[in-house]
Amino acid sequence: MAFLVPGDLCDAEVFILEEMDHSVMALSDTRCAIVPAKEMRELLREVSCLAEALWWGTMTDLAVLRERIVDHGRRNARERVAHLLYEVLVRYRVVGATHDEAFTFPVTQEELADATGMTPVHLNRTLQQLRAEGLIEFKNKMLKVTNPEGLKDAALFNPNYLHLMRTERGDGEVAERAGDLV
Amino acid sequence: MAFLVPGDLCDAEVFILEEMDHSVMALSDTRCAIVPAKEMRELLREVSCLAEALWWGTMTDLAVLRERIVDHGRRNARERVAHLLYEVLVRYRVVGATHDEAFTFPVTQEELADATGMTPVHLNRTLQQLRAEGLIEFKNKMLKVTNPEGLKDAALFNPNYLHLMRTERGDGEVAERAGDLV
DNA sequence: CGTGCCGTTGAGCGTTGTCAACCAGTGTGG
DNA sequence: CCACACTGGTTGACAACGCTCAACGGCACG
Repeated sequence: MAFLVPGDLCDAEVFILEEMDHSVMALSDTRCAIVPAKEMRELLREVSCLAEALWWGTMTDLAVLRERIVDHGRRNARERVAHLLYEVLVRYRVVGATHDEAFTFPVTQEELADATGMTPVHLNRTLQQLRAEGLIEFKNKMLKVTNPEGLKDAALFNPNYLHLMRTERGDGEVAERAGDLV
Repeated sequence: MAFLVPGDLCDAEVFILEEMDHSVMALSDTRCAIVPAKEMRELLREVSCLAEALWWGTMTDLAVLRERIVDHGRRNARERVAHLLYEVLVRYRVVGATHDEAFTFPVTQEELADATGMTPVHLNRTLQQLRAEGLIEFKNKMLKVTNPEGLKDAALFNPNYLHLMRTERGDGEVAERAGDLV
């Protein structure tokens, strides 16, 4: 459903529900801070604008998922894979975790296939195609985007999507940075 | 992205955002109540539990979209169409708008195709197949589910999905009804 | 009686899935 | 140190699913 990059909030709002309706797992060594539901509620009482901010985050998650559904309906395999990889690149850029357009991305092809709604075999061939086009290199859990503009084109990356990246941060200053980085 | 049935809330939380990130349109004559953002904020201040309830609604919308993404990735055309139709049937049942498993569903095949992520031509053939199997009748904007159990099977309707229908209502009493009606 | 929308049909093609096998790398136990 | 099993990536052949293009029919509307 989603990949988180360092710094991402994850289910900050889940205390609202009685039980989780999905699961989360780490793909690599991870440092995370856990906020108990009780403290979360106290925080929300004390900082009145926090609830609205989190709620806002929930709604932008909604918008992202909507975008993804449109993707699945209207894009083919190559476009979907390119879109996913380009989105991940941008989000890693925003948190400053890229070096020369490369970053560690410890995801198996099987997981990528699942995320993009295709078979591992077909995903494999699609990745080979993107490699053959000189858009990416991907081995040893390292993803290097050798041609960012080409990948962006292949992804049919929608400018409106920037809006999502922006709202995802919710902070004007970072927003500018994010805008530049896409 | 979604079809609303009578009684559904629609974007009650949208006042949180500066601007709409999607649109809504009526497919038939519709009666609706519009709550201005300002009044919404006042309401939330006065009724403290309302915000949490609405937030909860946002999160269940998220869960529904997640379910739909899985659908698109793992189900074929027939299953997706059956799933959509069965979901709509259940939701019409909940609000008591069905008569003998039939209800008015003023959606064109083109719109259904868009909603299920396929071409109108292929959707047409898929509907024909469901008709040939005796699962549904669909003409003159009336959808009649002639074999609900068969349609449910064809849809690979996931029992977990009931949870979504339940939480969507958020009211224990209605929840029981909804559970019975699926 | 046109015009346009919506549903339907057919033929052919391209994308994607299926099945089965093989290879490289890695960790494990004898 | 060497089988050994296991995981993840790769390949090929083939079938199936869904798309494209093009045409036609029913129906409402003006």
